[in-house]
Amino acid sequence: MTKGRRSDATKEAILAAARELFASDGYERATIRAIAASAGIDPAMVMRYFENKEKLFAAAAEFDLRIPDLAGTPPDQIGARIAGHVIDRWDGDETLMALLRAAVTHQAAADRMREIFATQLGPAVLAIAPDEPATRAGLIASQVLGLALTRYVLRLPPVTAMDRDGVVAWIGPTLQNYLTGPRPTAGPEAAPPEIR
Amino acid sequence: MTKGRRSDATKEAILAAARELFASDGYERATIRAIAASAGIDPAMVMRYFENKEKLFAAAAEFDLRIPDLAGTPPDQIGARIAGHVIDRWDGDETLMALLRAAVTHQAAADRMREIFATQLGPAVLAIAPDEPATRAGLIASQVLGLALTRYVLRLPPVTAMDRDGVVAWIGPTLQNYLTGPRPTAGPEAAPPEIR
DNA sequence: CTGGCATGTCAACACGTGTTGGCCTACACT
DNA sequence: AGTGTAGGCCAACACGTGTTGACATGCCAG
Repeated sequence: MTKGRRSDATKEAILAAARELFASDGYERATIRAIAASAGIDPAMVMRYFENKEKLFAAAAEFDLRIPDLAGTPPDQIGARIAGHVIDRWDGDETLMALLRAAVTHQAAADRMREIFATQLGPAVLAIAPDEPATRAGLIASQVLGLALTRYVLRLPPVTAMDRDGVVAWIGPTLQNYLTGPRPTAGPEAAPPEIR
Repeated sequence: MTKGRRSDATKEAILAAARELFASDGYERATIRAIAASAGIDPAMVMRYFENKEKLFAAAAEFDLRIPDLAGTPPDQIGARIAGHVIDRWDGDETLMALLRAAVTHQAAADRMREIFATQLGPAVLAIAPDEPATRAGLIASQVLGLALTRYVLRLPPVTAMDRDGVVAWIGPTLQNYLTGPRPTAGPEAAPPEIR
């Protein structure tokens, strides 16, 4: 049954350990030695299977947002749906944490992050809101990643204190607005008299 | 006038270089040698003035959000006001970038970030919205930092493409809602007509 | 049993890091 | 003038990093 060489097992162990350490320590602090130790093997093995630290990261940071099919959900609940999905997806898979932590200091990781949002979030938004889809997708990314940053990385107490329902209830409407809300009027809200 | 030892000049030069490199490279990649070189002096000087890399960072990451006095502005424009202030403050001072980049991988920096938002944003929110101020401050932080992350660190194209007015027009209402909006209904996952 | 190959280990290299102590230089004061 | 001292530089340290090559071990075919 699906033969599976012996190496595939340890290769997967390395990937799991790599994701864990990249997620908790970021790219530079997650050393190959530590990853190998966590996987219970020799550092040289890591180099054998993934030639580089760079390529190791690339392999470990393969990721799919798995944006759910939104066609079925009522249009006015899409925001909440996305908010719920995001939070589930986020703490069900360490890969996103690894990607986020690494992307802040590592060029390739930032590129990957951009690519993921461009190819996975972008089209999903386009299907729902054909008006200024790129901007809307960017705004959604800003709120979603900001939530992840403050909740999982910085661990701001009030943000970590919220439960899933609270997050959905607060963030959902924001995403809903970014997604289907009207393009905001540029003038009136900003500043009639030029203050500051 | 204002004596000013000779050392104070180079000390300030070191701080400026440190802020710049911490901002662009993060904590671990910003090496003492590179900082010293950028300041045009010897690495040993850095150790003379700031005993540690840790303490160097602490000194360089001293920061004041300078949240403007919101008492004067019309209550329904506070969100836009904050959005505008944030964007001005952010690209007028590299310190925030340094803090953000470092906070993702460095414990002390994350602590500092938490402290800044707790002591500077928290009270400001409390003065305006006494109902659940901590949660509201956390939400504001999530959107503000998410904006900074996607715009200045990850550089997501649609986010960087927006000009100041666009950011204020989109983000302002979100902050306004987090600040003064009603506490959202708890059970909107199913299908209540209660929207926003 | 005997090879051959995949799987794994060991020790080492070259390099960059934070950090240290000794040495030099120039200026301020008497 | 001489001299003490603050400001600055140099060379080196101990250490951790990614990475490499030689060597051991097990497994399966012949």
